[in-house]
Amino acid sequence: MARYNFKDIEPKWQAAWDQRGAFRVTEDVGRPKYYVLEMFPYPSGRLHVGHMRNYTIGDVLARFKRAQGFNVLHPMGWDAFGLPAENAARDNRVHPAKWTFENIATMRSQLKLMGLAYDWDREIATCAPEYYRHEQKFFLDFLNAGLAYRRESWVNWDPVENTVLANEQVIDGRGWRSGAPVERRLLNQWFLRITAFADELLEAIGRLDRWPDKVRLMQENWIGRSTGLRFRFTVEQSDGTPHSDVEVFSTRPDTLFGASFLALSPYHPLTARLAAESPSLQTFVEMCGRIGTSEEAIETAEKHGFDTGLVARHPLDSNRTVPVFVANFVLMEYGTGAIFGCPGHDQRDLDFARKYGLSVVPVVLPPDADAIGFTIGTEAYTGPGRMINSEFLNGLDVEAAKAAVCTRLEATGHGERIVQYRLRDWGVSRQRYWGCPVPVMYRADGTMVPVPEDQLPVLLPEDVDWDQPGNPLDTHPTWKFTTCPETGQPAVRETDTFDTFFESSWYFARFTSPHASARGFDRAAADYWLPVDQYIGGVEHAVLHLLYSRFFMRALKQCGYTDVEEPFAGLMTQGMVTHETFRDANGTWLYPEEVEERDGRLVKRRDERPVIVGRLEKMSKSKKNVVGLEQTVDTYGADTTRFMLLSDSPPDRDVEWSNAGIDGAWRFLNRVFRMVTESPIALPAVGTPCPEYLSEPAKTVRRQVHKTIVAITDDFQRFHLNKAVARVRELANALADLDGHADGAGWVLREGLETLVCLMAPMTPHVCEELWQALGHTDLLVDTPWPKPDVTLTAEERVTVAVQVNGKLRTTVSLPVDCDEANARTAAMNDPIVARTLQDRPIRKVIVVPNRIVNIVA
RNA sequence: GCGGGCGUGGCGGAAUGGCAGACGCACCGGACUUAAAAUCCGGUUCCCUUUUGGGAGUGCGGGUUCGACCCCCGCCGCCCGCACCA
Repeated sequence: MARYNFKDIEPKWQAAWDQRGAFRVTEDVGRPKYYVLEMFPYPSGRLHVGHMRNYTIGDVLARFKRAQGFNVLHPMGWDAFGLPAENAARDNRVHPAKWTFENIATMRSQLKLMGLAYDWDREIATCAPEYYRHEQKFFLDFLNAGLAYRRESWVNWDPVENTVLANEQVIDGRGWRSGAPVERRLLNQWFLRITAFADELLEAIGRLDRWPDKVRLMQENWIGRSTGLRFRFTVEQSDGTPHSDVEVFSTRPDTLFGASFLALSPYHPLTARLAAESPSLQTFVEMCGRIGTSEEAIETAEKHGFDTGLVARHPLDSNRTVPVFVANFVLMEYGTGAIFGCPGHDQRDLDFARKYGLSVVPVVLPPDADAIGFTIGTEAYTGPGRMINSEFLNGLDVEAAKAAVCTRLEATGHGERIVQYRLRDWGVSRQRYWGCPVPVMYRADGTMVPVPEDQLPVLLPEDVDWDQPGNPLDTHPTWKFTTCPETGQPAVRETDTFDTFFESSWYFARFTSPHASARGFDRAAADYWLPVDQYIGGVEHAVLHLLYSRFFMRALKQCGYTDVEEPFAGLMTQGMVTHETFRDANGTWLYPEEVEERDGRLVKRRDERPVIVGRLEKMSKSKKNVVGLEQTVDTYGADTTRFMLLSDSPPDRDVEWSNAGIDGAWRFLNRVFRMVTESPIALPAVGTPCPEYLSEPAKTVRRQVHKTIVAITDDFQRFHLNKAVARVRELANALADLDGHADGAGWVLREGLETLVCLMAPMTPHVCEELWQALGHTDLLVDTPWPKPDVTLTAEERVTVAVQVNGKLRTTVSLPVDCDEANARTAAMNDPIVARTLQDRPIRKVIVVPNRIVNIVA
């Protein structure tokens, strides 16, 4: 049986598209635009089949929209700054640039193998000075606009990677890449003021209606808006001498009469002052620093407190005081770094109070509880209710009590209502070489001076000594020494580089005009193309990259670069490609090709020892469950690989890569190939008009052809790509079953095959192009418009209607479409099976849903 | 702990108030072949029945409805995100 020769076909059509410039685009106001973007890859080495799902999904959409007449921008580039290049430099003495560009060359050729419809003229690499120089200008603009600032702050220090991590890069107290326990260090850091947009970023989430709910929710939680009262306690020494004021923040000011302690963060300024005179407090603070980063402590969340001996006077009752503690669970980074504890109505405060023997006074009575016997046991009550034990608040509900306390304390000048966010400003400083230099310098007296715009870009030095530990920019013999443009005196450059999320926060804008040299992007081009209509990538970027990009566009807007605020109108988060994992008896991971089946059991090819099959996991180099791209394309071709990645699972769920699956895809493409090239039914010439008479079987198939156009168009629009695959197969089955003797069969088969090829083209473009030619066409399929369904054909004349008796299916009847209820009812009642089932029971009711169902209730 | 998602044949999944299991994988049987591969045809949720047919069935328990995989209430299980955020 002949097999189609993808090895000739695929390069041939790739060259034809290339020569045609099929995917090169420019702005064209005469056509609707559509911007499809897949999250660009970090050039880490080689791609495997698991990486290709993302690009295949995007390619289907790009080709589909293009066929529909949209002016489609579909670019590709490289997120090229990052730590692995620097690690490679240290390990292998290869310059990060060389390593990166070699990887890019490899991965570009891999992508080209797949026939992806990219406009390669727009390719960018973020490590190129033509790219990162614009970030330095953005940064200076941000600085002017007050959106960038420098401050000394506690940072998460990764001791293995010798760098600072963003809060987002710390997972369970460990570095997201190294897995090493994170330490606290105080450093001067650059920040971008993302919190200035907190409310706007939060509010606009509601309008991102083509984003998954899950991602929107994650961003909402990340921003974490809460409203409450910030107010002041006066702290005194135990003898009543005033000591200082402490501000706290609370979302539950209604529970203020239930307060039984004040707690300060170990990093609160007052704690520092007290610790200076108290070695035991000093020891306590140091202990908090240690357990704060250990995984165990975070999981068990044991609460520790240190009684300072000070007391705080109650702001609503000057006769009352509560003790002041330093407690490990109070975060300096949120609110004011100090809280009042109300154990009755906050679980964490309750745990603390029980441990240190503090009073627990309930102040909110649950609606169904009895005021006399109500006490708090081991669980705090956080629900609604009426106030008790709270003087002037007694009897109010929780919301009214909140308002009353806020009003009272605002009136006395003790506090104010504020909005508080969980979101922190974005720390962008990294003590790394392979990133964009921060374009500022410092004079001898420490004054910061921005690098003048006419001195941009600040380029990375190329000669770097990788034998020295720490930041190569800092240890470079000459690079950082310069002169102040204002005074002419010696100055030193900032040796930090930007977090690499900086690059990915605007690359989608750069793609709209990648050769713009004056500014990062051409405003007219960006205004034409943005926002990205459909963005596709992994859910792991749900918060970081996507939130930073949303912020970045707003910051650029504020600096006059664009009017676009939301970079991504539509977002699809695709699932992973998984594969079985294999290990030998020692627990060492094995590659799939190291495993073979012997007598129904899996054994290691080399020594025939048994193999342990693990669970399905995301394809990754570390677990060795990867399938190479080249070997798959070499065996099956790009189209089969693409078809496999689209089959079976919906794009937002995981898909399992299996040999059986790819064989199935391969068989199907061969079958379609033979249906065209070895058709047993003679096909009329291209363009032959439809014969006047079509037999019923031919009409039926033709109807399915047009219905399939409607269905697949809808499937593509809604990302139901697995369903589109199923429908393509159904159509192929129907065409294969067409009776060649039926009148009009040849004509209908031609129409059906042409339609099938057009509908499959976004998924398997090379073989479809070949078949389009085999069908007698001389133009390129890639230039052929999306098929138009003839809706007069899709209407059925008769329809099969289900007949239920008491809601249970008994039979079906064939009825004319839209037949009236009385006739439907009669037809159903006259059916012998219905009559037998009913016997002589009286009929109580008949429900008729036209063209669907008749339900007889007896 | 909080938030979200998911649960359907041996497997991936389809059907989102109206014929459960489309389409595929796997498996079984048949044709072709010296044989195998490939290909083509047929079968395949479970139980009862020779058949016609009948019964059960979408994690479990209730409810709404003429009718529920689908909506509501309560459980169970798995997965993901956040996690001392006052």
